[in-house]
Amino acid sequence: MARTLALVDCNNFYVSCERVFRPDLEGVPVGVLSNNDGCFVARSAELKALGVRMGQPLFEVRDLVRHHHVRVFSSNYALYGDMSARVTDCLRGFTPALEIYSIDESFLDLTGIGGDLSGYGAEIRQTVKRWTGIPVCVGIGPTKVLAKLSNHAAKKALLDDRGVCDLRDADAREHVLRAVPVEEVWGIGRRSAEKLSLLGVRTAADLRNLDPRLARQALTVVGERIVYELQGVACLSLDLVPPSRKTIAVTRSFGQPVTDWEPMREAVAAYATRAAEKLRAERLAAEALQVFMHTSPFRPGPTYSNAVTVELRPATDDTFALIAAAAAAARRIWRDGYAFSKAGVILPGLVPLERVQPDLLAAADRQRGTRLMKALDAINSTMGKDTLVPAATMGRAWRMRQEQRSPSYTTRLADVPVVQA
DNA sequence: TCTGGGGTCCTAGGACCC
DNA sequence: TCTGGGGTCCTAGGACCC
Repeated sequence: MARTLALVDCNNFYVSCERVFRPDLEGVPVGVLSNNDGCFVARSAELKALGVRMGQPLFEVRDLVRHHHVRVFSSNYALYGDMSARVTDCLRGFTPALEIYSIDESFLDLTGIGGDLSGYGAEIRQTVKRWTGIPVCVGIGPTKVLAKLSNHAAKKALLDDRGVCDLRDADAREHVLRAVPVEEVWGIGRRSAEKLSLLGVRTAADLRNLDPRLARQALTVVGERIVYELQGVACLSLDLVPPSRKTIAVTRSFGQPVTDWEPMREAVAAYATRAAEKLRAERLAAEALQVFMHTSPFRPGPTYSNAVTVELRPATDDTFALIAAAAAAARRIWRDGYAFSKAGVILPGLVPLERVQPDLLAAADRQRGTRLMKALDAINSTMGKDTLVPAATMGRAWRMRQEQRSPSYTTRLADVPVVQA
């Protein structure tokens, strides 16, 4: 039996999250910034209309922001993560067969649901809006790539402006495929679009009509799969259970350039601390740790970039083991005389905690460490994030800028909105 | 002055082994 | 002059996504 998938995608998700608690932001230009208040990562329709691009640096449009009274927010991931979970809970009411694809998108398996799916899609939209305050669009199709394309059509109102699109219908599909430029197809980026252009492929319809062998030649097996998916032949399956992740990364640009070893050591220790928290939250252990640091690619002056990977033996989830390894690794690649703009800690080899080979000699030590980590996590979970932090991470010189952050309305008791009645 | 962060998958090429 | 063939594993780099 043919599959029927729906892609539910939140509109301007971070902006919509801010608006849920600030109705006065409706109808006015709103933007959310990346870490360090650097670039726009979410824009309301009004801000898009002003010509601000995705990823555009704030400093490039300062005048426009002031002139049009753009409401600008630092990113508030505690809020967005919590709102995301609420949307997902809501969607689970429509089908248990659901893949969470990203913080603002899920694929739903609607195979076997009879009747008018456009009506069903409209019901999904209304329910999510009523229960969470977040507006979404629904794209329906027989494969993931077509469901994505369908959602794109719903957002851009290519067929109508109801926020729901069903591409199972052949005429509707043909119309949309011809109207959409090939670089808007999921999986086709700038590089691939350039290569396809040489083959005369300009629209999604052109790509669907391309010989799959040619697609493989130009874009590897990834491109071949996209061609088949556009034809309605499923190559990408639905991941109902999230696969165990393969890497953990904590990387940040600094609020100001770092020229001394001490703040660099603090920053790397803080990133290692956060990476260890992520490890324990997912019951994983790291077999290796990589540290990198580099100077700014945008600023004049001497440049330097380096990275080093060290083995962790035995694999560990212990904050202090990770701090020690990260600091030692960073010391090896540190050079005086440079203005560093960014550093990071990456854990490239992850194993489930229960599969870690126990090191018999250090068993007692490990148990003590585990109890300490449990206590640390428990205190930070109940008393608030960063209530207890390792002394090695306490400095301030390197911390990122976040000058426009909204309150954590849903995840921090002191920030919960008060209703006057 | 000011330019994000965190992921995945695929391929080519080198090291190593029999 | 002339030096096999086939496998696995690992890593770096490219491309893409949100």
